[in-house]
Amino acid sequence: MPEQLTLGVAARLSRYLQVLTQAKRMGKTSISSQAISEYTNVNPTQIRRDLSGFGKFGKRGVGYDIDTLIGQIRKILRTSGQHNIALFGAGNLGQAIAGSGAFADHGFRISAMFDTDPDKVGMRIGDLTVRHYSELPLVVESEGIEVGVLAIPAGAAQQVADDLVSSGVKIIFNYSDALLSVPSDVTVHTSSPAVELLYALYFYLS
Amino acid sequence: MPEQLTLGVAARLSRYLQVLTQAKRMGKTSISSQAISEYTNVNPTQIRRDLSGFGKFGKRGVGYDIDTLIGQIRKILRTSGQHNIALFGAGNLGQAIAGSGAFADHGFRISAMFDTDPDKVGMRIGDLTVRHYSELPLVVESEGIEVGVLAIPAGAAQQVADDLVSSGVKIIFNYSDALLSVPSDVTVHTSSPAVELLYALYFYLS
DNA sequence: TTAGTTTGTAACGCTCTGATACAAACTCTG
DNA sequence: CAGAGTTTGTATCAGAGCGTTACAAACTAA
Repeated sequence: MPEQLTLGVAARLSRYLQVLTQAKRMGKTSISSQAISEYTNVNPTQIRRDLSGFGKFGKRGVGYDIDTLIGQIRKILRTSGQHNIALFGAGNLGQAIAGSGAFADHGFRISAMFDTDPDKVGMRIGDLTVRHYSELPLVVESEGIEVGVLAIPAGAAQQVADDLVSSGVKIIFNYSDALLSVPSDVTVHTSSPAVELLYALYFYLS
Repeated sequence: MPEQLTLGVAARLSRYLQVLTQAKRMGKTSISSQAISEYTNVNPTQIRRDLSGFGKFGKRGVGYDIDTLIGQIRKILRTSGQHNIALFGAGNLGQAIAGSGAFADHGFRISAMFDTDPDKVGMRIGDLTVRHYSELPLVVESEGIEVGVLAIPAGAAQQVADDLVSSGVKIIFNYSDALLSVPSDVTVHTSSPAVELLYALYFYLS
């Protein structure tokens, strides 16, 4: 059992987790490495090799029990616990994120939602009340926020990133077009569906 | 110059493109491999090696001209043209996608938007009018749709995927939680921000 | 019992990547 | 103009990672 996963292994385990979570939602209880392979485009042998490095989770002739495997992968990724995230922007995108189960399924709790627009502050979305942006430092502290999700216009993104960094948040998930400058110990992940599409398109056109 | 890019090269070129597009938005005109490296976490030597395989795009002592490099990478990825996409679902997420420049920046045109809800059909969003879902086959044909983007509930996703496949669409971008079954010549890309977050979190916790 | 399925694991070789190094081309400063 | 600093383009090398093939062991189903 390796001390620290390599980038590749962690990336693949994450993808397995995605497929497993979806499969569970669809009512499946068991899945083979062959089936996971079809959805992830990862070689079945590679999948078994990735998993068998941490234990014998499968049953020969059957496959893997989905619930068990989800639990094991979470343990390997050390993300079994609950993580608190703060969502910035209560516009269409913010509301879409708050309303989807996408984060909740993976142990993330949207613990706070912010906006600067007075019309939106105080609005209830699901079981959250939109707070004013100025409460950011206070809430990060009181709610134990680990991740900031930016669903705001590009023009406002750097300021929010700076404020998050000042409050001690180390992980930023950026849905805006802005190129964010942050200290080297802060991780920024920018979502760029169009670029992923270009990538898919390249192989389609080949 | 290789005939066919490897997965790794195509993935990295896409990431460079993402950063370049963002940098351009921020008003920059030139960028060094070192700077690209900071945003993509790809080794600067690797970046230069990737690019120099296709030509000498940079200027020593200066870096790369952003506009030129964007054009060159698009040429390499063979995605310089305009691509038509159809968006399914006019809810919060659909409206957020339609309203963002994310796709337009990369040569994608949202050519049609569909919903089944009678209250939404006919609605104007930007310069698009929401059409009824039943028009799907007709529109794919007339607008030359290459990509279907699903911003709909998981329960409806497989049906839409099937209909897209019947109409000849080969690339599906899935924002729902559904696990889609499609023929092997169809590419499905499922967006899963929560999983990407788990991945980021793992390295943060290490 | 027999056939079929699927995991766990080993072994091999190829490809890709990171690391290091350095000349050449360019900018900037004094 | 000279010299210092920057950055590309390129080569080389070693190691890691991955696809491939192979097969015994464990399980299901008929």
